[in-house]
Formats: sequence, structure tokens, C-alpha cells
Amino acid sequence: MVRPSPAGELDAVALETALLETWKNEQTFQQSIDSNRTGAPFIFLEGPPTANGKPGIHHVVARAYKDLVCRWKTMEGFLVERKGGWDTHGLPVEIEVQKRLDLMSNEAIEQFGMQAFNDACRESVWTYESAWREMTERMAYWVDLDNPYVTLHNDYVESCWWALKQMFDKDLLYRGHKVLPYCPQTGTSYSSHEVALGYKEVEEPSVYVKFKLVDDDASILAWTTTPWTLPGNVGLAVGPDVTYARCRVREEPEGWQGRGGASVGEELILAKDLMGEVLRHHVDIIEEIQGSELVGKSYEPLFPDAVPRGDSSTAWTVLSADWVTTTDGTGVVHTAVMYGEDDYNLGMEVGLPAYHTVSMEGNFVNGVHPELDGRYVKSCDDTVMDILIGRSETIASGLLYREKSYLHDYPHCWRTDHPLLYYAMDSWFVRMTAVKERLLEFNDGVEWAPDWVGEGRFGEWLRNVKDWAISRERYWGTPLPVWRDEDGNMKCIGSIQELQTEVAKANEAGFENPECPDDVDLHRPVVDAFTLVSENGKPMHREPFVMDCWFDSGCAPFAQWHHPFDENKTFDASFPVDYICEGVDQTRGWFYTLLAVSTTVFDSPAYKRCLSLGLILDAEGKKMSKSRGNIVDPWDHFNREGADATRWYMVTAGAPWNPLKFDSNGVRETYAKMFLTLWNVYRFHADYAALDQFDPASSTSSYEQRSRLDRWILSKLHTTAKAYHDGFTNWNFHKACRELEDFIVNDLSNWYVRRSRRRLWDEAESGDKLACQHTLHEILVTLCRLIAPVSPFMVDTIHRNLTGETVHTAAWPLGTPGSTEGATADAWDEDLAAATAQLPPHDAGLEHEMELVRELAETGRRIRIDAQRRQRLPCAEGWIVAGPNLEPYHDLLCEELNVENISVETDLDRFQQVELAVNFRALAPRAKGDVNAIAGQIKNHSDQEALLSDIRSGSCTIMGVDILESDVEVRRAEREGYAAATITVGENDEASHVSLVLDMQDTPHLLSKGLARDITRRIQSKRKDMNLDIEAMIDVEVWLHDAPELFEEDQAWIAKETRASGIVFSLESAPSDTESFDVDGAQIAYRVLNV
RNA sequence: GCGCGGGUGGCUUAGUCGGUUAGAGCACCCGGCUGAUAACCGGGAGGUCGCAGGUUCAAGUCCUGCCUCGCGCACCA
Repeated sequence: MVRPSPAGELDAVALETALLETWKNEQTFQQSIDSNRTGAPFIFLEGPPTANGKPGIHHVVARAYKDLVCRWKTMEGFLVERKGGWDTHGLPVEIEVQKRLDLMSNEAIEQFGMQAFNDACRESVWTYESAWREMTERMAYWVDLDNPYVTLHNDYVESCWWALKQMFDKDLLYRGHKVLPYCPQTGTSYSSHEVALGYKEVEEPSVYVKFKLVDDDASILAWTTTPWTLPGNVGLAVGPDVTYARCRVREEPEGWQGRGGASVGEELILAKDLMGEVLRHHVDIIEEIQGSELVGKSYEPLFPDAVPRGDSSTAWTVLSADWVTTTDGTGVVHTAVMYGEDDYNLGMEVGLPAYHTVSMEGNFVNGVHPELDGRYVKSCDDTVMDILIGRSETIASGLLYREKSYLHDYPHCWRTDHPLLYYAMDSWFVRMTAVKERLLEFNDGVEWAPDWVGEGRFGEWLRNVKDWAISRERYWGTPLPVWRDEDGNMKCIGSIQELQTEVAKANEAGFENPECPDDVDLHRPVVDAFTLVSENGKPMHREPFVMDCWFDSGCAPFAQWHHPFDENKTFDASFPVDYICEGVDQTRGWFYTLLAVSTTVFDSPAYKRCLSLGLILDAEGKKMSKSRGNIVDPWDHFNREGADATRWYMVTAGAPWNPLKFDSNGVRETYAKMFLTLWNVYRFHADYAALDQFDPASSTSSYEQRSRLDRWILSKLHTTAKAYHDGFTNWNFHKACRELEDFIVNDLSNWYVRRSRRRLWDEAESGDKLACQHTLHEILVTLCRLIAPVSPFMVDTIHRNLTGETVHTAAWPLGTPGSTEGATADAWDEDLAAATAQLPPHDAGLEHEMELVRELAETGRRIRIDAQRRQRLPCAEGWIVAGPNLEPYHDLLCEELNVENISVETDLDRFQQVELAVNFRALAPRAKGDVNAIAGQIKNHSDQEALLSDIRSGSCTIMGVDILESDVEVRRAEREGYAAATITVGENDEASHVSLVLDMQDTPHLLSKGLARDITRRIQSKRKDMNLDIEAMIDVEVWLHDAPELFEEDQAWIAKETRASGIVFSLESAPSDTESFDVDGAQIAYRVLNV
């Protein structure tokens, strides 16, 4: 037997913290999982956050959506286990530690000691773990934080090694170069994110250089903003479809600034479109040439000693590249293989020599040019130009055509402020280009929310997929498990055991290695210390890289289970996962790396559904970020409105994939509107249920015993729950929740409870009271279950008090498909018809009628305001004109409208008149341009009734167009001169027009009733001011000196309503120590005494 | 520069297939109602639906261009 106890005032924060304690004690989370042990699994994968930053409100949003779906699926009977995870490797961790220890270069780190540095990283990773844990628990994100996967753990790293070996064995892993922004000062290359931090506008010299053709007395002009790359030039790229011009210098230009030039008669080749931009000389065009015709021509190297030709046949020739444009420069791109990404790719494609002319320290290497060797490249711009000008007799005959300063954004080291160099680094790659088709295929099978992220942003990315540069020249990360000897022979190690075997083998071959125990630390520098042996007996050293930390997280689906070393079953049953959810910024991050790893390792997709969340912006619309300092602390809201309101606000503020402007005021509004209202509805029910010892289990109230109001709210609940569920299955959580909130505030609180209040005041047992209590009970229990996935606190308190059980192991009101035999999580979108069978009966007619009744009640208030008649003064009669039969609601309407009697007027024309409006959709196709004129004529026609009958008889033609009955809509409006209003119910063809008319005549009887209402209201208000108990009796005195007559029955009614045991009405003047008020000009005085 | 998504009263936003008077909430003003809650009801003020063209009888909605914000990519000779 469950009897609710009284609810009391709401203190959301206290309620939530108390529940957290209860959940901990009862292990409610675990229970909710255990109770579904036999259910079909629904696999969720947690994207691991990094705990070396403080959690902000934007993290709460992501966790709210993760939690919502997991809780919902759990209630649907699925087994939803949620393993937590932590991302613990990577550059951010290193940078944090570098800052703290003031180690701003690789050299400094190595001096400090790699082991000590990595120890510091290992520790730093957990800086904010407790903050994360507290936030996670407080917001009630249910995830297993006690057994999380951690990317730095040996088991995890070992799985990553295993995955790499799979790739290696499939020849998907290779060693090459990648051109990266590189800082010679810190010896570090940067990820795009860091590069973005350091863009600065700088003015630098750019140069136009002449490249002399070998078998032709002409030069090709090329432009570069980085003169330091010119010694490395090995090719010139032209657009095959670009038109070039061969011009001969006719005469000297008028003005010439800077160095460089050309002699009269000299021939230059450049894009025709850019001649005006580039050339300063007067020239004659000798010939127009297609780019493709230039391809293959040889030219003389600028710095003949800088780069050896090797076996390249294409070095120092003109090459074709379709990305060459004529938007700037000369339409010819100087190509230095090692110092530009396009250059490098082109060089690899056509076989240009790949030699560095610049060292890792940023200096020219020896042998480039006597005046440059050993110098820092960025300070050599002038020297390079001088060399190009050379020792020629005139500047004009040198190789420099022109110099020109150039203003552009250039990346700088965000730590040292030095310009970065694009520099080809040794690097390891995953051959993603080889599996592109599979990636696209797998992506097609993913259900994306919103779909345009998958098809658009992500699909675009995949269609342009490039090989994944997965190695980093760093210290703190999963080490690349590849060992290599001097001849380039390689071994990829896929497990600790394999490492031990290889170490033993090497030791046998005579190498000395440290111990390699079972729990060997799979990090640098420990693994660096092992020397393995190659087939031909040579020492193999580990490639000195760590993995991109995104590789780690991409391995999460299997590495979290230490696959394939442990628990194979867990992995097999949980891959691919059913659901992941992260911010849209993970598109190229985790969403990609998961798919990249699963495709290359398992030839499988990694996830079936992906919810991609919009960014969280601050109130000004700026992205929340640490550097801006605009991060909202979730605790500001947890400690004020509570986690329920915060979560509900997040979900209702907009579509999950849209950017969310986080508005603190919105959380407050959600609290006041949604949760306070829900609580008060619950409180109303619980207080009376407690008073009456109501027990839902030991009494019943059949559907037939329920009042129309009960059946209406039950039907409304049916409709709302169905739409809510439908919203969930379509990812429209925001629409679902808004609709539910509207139901609670509008339908439940403002109409059902308001209209039902008196039913529960009845102190005697009655079938009607019981019907109301059962109805409230059912509504509240269902609501709790619907709300629980989104905001799990208050509804649990309510559910527990009403049913004795937690809501979190309760069944979803629309069924539990997860617990049916043979179910799978793929059945996201179950049979709605079957699901709604579990809800209370739906009655569309009833909903429609009640909508009309409510509108009529509101209309009555409007009529009174127009007629300046106060609400409490009754009207003798109200007429309802037209519309459906509302007979059963007349009592209700009498109360709402404050009229003595309601009657139905069947003679429509007594209060209504016809108004015609054009149905544009029907008439416009025939009337074309005249449609508006015709509409005007119809609307302004002086006799609408006559016009209508003309139309009906087919004898109406306006402006040559026959007007048919289907061309017009017939509307009815109230006639002028009555205290009346007309409303429209329904839409289009179904629309009906109902008028309400109120009788404005006063009688002594009505005035007396109105007066009684006013007096009652004053006394009630006084009772409230005096803080009297609802049950308390009072004594009342009233002075009605110049008031209308107050009949005896109304006097008695006042006494009853106000619970007055003694009441005295006097016609004398009131004493001075009384309170008084005004009713239609009469002063009424009164006094209330506590008995 | 390229791609994606936005721009609707002071603020947050809804707006389906192009259709008649652009709908709500917050805040504001006036009035009402209340043993009904930080509530509720009625009314009011507040909108060139980013700008400019175009298609159409009809455009917040479709098309083109531009401006602007956010994000991603590229910043490159």
C-alpha cells in the first residue's frame, strides 16, 4: 500500500542533493542496468573527455544528450551499459606541463629528462578529474566512472599497438614526409589548431624571378613570398588550361621601384591575365601558349649546387598542376618540394628530388651557396635577391625581375612568436586514400542527426580524404610500435608478448636490453630503450614518434575492452556501437578517427547513430572557450535552479544540432515555469491524497466513472505522450519537450487542476473525488516517466512518493521494446500504434470540444472587458450560437463565464452575420491577376448574404470570372451592437464559427450575487494574509452602508465559502478601524476575526 | 577564398507545400482574476522577417547577388 505524503515547499537544490544520496545508497544506476539484464543491448560509447581542463557548461550539454538517450533506452527495456573514459595523451597535456615547468623547447624537455617529463604529464592528466567527477554526478549523468577506460593504461596502449599492427600488416601504414608548420626554435611542428592561434599580418618581400629556359631564349616568370625556398626550387608548375603569353620587352618603363629588371629585347613568359599586374615594361606579345604546351620544358636551376638531381628526370622542368590559378603571382608556381604541401604532393607525383636545403634548426644546409650556408633562412631574403641579381653587368640582365612587398597573414609560433616554416618532416601515415570507398559506404549507413552533417560536412571530408599523418615528434603519447634498422627493414610490434619475444631474440643476438616484464611501461622513454634485431642481424631502433592522440580515441570501441587480449565477448557483442554523441567540432576529430580506425582494422563502421551537437555560445553569441574566459560554471545553476532545470533548459532551448546561446535567465524561466508548476500540481494532489488517505492500489475508478474533464486530460496525455515519443525517435527532443511543458503548464495546471480544485475540497468520500485523484495519479506517474530521461531528479521524488518505487527502473509509458524476445536496438522507431495502446484512451472529439469550451471561457472575459462589466458581477444569460453541442459543459461554462444560465441559440442570424472570404488557392488559378481585385469586391460587397446565395445558385460573375462556392469561405461573425464575440475553431474546410453573447442587464438578484463574490474574495484574501489554516473558522463583520441589497441566500453563501462560524451584516456606517473596498461605487467595510 | 549553418519586435525563438491578419515566451504598460504557484486571464505598445534584385495573381518561405555572424577547410605559390 502506498499513500503519498504531503509535498511541502519546493527546494530544488535540497531535493536533488538528497536524491543523489539516495541513488548512491540504493545504487539506483546499477539497478536500472541490472533490471534489464535479459534485455537487448543498446551500445553507447562515451567519447573520452580530457580531464586536464576544468569542465564548463558546454560539457554539461553534451553529457545531457548522452544521458537522455541512454536513460530513455534503459526505460524501454534495453540493456544500456555505459563505460566512462578519459583521454589522457597528447599535446595539450604536454603544453600544460611545459608551461608549468617552463620547458619551452624539445631541448629543454630532454635536458629535464623524458621520464620525469612524462611522469609530470601522467599526473597532470588528472588535475581536474575530481571536478569532472563532481560535475558528472551532480548533473546526474549516469556513466561508470569507477571502471573507465583510460588511454594511458598499458592495456589500452596495447590494444592500440595491436590495431597499428593490423594496419601495418595490411600495408596501410607507411613512412613518408608531411609538410607541416614547424617552429625551428622549439623544434616542434604544430597542429592546425595551434597554428590558428598564431596568425599575424606581416609585410614581407616577395620576388618575381626569371627561370631561363634551356633550349629557348626566354625566361618563365614565377613569384614567391618566401625567397628562402628558392634554392630548393626543382620545378615550375603551370595550369594546363591557363593561357600564357610570351612577350618581348620593347622599352624601359617610366618608373621602377626596387631591384631587378629586364633588358630590352628580353623575352618573358607568364599568364596572359596577369601581365598588367606583373610587368612594368612595355612589351609586345609574341605568342599565346597553352599551359599544357609549356609542360616538359627544361630550365636552368637557380642554385645549381643546392639540390642533387639524383635519378629524377623531371627536375627543373615545367610541370602541370590543375590547382594553379591566375588570381595572383604570374600563373606559374615555383615549386620547392620540401617547403609546401602542394609542392610536396606534386613532387611525389612526378618524381622530383626530395632534398632539404634547410636544416631542422632553420638554417641553410652546407652546399646551398657560399653566402647562405649555415644562415637562418628568414634573414636571408636580401642575400637571396642579391645572388639572383648576380654579378651581371646590369641588374636588368640578372635573374630577379622585380621585388614587391607583400602583406599577408602568416603563421607564427604562438609560444615564441617566430614565423613558422612549412617544412617536410619524416612522418608516418595511414593510407586512408586506399579505403576511401569503404569509408563513404560505411558513412552512408550511419544515421546522422542532423543528416546534413553526415552527408555534407563529414561526407565532404571523406570524399577529399587524405592519408592520415598519425605520428608526432613528441613525448607523451602512445609510442609508435615500429622498429627500423639502417637499411629500412621494419618490424611492427602488436603486443607486449611480442615485444618480449623480440627483445629476447635481440638479446640472443648479442644486444643488451633492459628487462621487459609483463607490466613494462608502454611509454617513452622505456620503449625507446629496447633495441631489436632485424633478419640480417642489424640493430633496429624504435621510430621516435608517438601517435596522434586522436588515434587513441579512435581505438576506443575495442581498446576499452583490451581487445583482443581480454573479454573478447564483450567486444564482439558491442561493435559497432549503437549511439555516440558529441559536439560538431568532433566531425574531423572523433567521428572521423572512429570510422578511420574501424575501417582500416575491421573493415566495418564504428557506430550506427551519431548525434552531432551544435556549439555552445555565450549570451553574446561568442564561442565558449578558456581563452575568452566566457565559460559559464555549471555550478552557478546547479546551486540555484538545480540540474533538472538546467538540463531541461538545454534541451528545450533549441534543436540539439543548432548553436545554443546559453542564457542564464532561460534556466531560471524553465525552473519557474516547468518545474515549479509541475511541483505544485503534484503538491495539490499529494496534499489532498495524504489528507484523504488515498491509495491508488486499494481503490479503482473506471473510465466510465471519470468526468469529462478527467477523460479529456487523459486523452490529452495520450496525444502529448505520443508526440513526445515521436519527437524522441526523430531526434526532435526540443520539440518533444516543449510540447510536454505546454501540456503541464497549460492543460494540466491551468485548466485541469484549476477546474478540479473544488472536487478535492469535498471532505466526504465521493466517486467524483476518487476519479479526480486516480486521474491525477495516473497523469503524474506517466509524466514522471516521460520526463525522467531528460530531468531525472524531481520526477523521481514524485514517482517514489506516488508509487513507492524509483522512476528509473520504471517502464517507458509507450512500451518496452528492448525486453521483447529477439529485439535489437536497431528498432529505434517502433510501432507507434502498438506503443500508444499502453496509454489512456484517446478521444479526439472530446479534445476538440474542450478546446472550444476553453476558448469560449476566454472569449467571455474579452466580452466583459469590451462592455466594461466586472468579472465577478454575474450575467443572467449567455447564448452560444452555432458550433457543436456543448450541453455537457454548460455548468462548467456558467462558472467560467459567471452567467446564471446558458442556452443554445439555433437561429444563427439573430446574433451572427455572414462574411465571405476568398479561397485564394481555388480562385487564383482562374482569376490570375484579377484575384486581388475580385477578393476586394467580395469582401466589400454590401449584402454578403445575397452574394452568397448568388454564388450558390451559380449566378455570380465578377470581372468575367465565375465565382463558385468552392472559391469562397463562409465565415460568421457577430452582429454589431451586442456584447458578443465570434471565434473560429478548426481549420480550413473543417472550420466552424461560434458566437458567444452575454446579457448585460442588471437585476437586484445579480447585483447581490456579484456583491457576495466581491466580499468573499476580500475575506479569502484576508484569511491568506492572516496565514490562517485552510480548515480554520473565522468570525466576520461586514458593513453594507450604501451597497446594493445582499440577499439572504448570498449571505449564507459567503459564510460557507469563507468558513465563517459567525457572520454579521450591518447597514450602519462602518467604524473607522475596518478595512474597506469599492464595488461599482459603493464602499464596503469588513473585519475578520480569528476564532 | 571555398563549404556548411544562421540573420524574424529590446531579448529568446516558432513559422509545414509559397496563400489571406508573421505566432509564442520573457521584459514593459493598462485592466481583470485568485485560498492559484516565482501563477493565471484579457488588452496594448513594439516587426521595412539582414540588404537588393528576380520568379509568381501571391514570397519570411523559391531563385540570384550582396552584407553580416558562427563553424569547418584552406590561407597557398
